[in-house]
Amino acid sequence: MTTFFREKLQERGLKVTPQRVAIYEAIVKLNNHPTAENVIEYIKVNHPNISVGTVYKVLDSLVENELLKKVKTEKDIMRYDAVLSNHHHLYCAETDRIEDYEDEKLNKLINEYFIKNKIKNFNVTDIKLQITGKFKNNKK
Amino acid sequence: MTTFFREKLQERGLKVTPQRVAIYEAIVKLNNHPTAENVIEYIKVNHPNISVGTVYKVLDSLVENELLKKVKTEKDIMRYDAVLSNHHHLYCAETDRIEDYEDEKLNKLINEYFIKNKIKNFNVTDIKLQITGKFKNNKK
DNA sequence: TTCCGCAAAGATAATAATTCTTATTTAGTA
DNA sequence: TACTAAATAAGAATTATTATCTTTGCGGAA
Ligand SMILES: [Mn+2]
Ligand SMILES: [Mn+2]
Ligand SMILES: [Zn+2]
Ligand SMILES: [Zn+2]
Repeated sequence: MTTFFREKLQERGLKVTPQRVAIYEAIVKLNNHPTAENVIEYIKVNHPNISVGTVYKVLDSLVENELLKKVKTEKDIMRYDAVLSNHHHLYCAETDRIEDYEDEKLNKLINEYFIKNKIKNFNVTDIKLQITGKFKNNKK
Repeated sequence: MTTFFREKLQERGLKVTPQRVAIYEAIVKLNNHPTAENVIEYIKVNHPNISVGTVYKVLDSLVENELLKKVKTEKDIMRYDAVLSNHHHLYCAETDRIEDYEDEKLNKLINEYFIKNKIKNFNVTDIKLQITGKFKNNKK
């Protein structure tokens, strides 16, 4: 899992550093679209000296190099996602829980719709659904 | 236009104050999904003494009372929307411009899709498309 | 092997958006 | 008109994020 990431870093001409690896691993392991702070907390165990600024800087550059994605919420906190495939999000406003929603059939439906119904004056690069609601069995 | 808003405030048991009316008007007139700061700047002309905290508090309570909606972006700034009808957003990451995209046919398509394809363990209350891309003729 | 250049990390100050606190004012009501 | 809960103003505080500046450590040239 880490080798994939190391290779990706090298592809983009980014140095492979323990901090970068640790931050990426944290995002993957935490897997609930963590915040920068979640990452810091998680990492502190094995990297007690990591700097807050470094975490933000690494997150930014990983987003820029398309190894992570930003996830928007209603709140004033940015969250991050290691899942790069084209997927949507289920978002519960009450608990702030965000789950991935992958649905190839839906993607196809929407893409086909927009091929037939072009939006005038706008070049679409990405379409994402924000599905707001409430999880039923909060057994997690 | 202001009477609609006054009535809405009363319906919700909120006092009609000049600040609330002015803030609501600002959102409507600015109409490009303004930030709190945009609102403050706009309002300062006629309400030089309005307090920043008041603007944030009013915005919050109007959102809570469903007279405004929050609009998420990639940035660390919240934006607000007075258009309450179920619509989507065209978002240009370069210029931060956000335009409404209303499409009843699309809404129907998506609603029908989710009636046939229920998401398990999740009660949907709202589905919104974030359409990212670039505006063609930036004549605005 | 030493030295250099440089990207990255660490420490910490600064900033920007938002929230909180407290005293004062106001809108709605009796 | 007077009363009272609700709302506002002012400004401090907090939170998330960014910027600055210094230090570290690796890779390649001498
Ligand atoms: Mn901020
Ligand atoms: Mn903030
Ligand atoms: Zn995701
Ligand atoms: Zn809108």
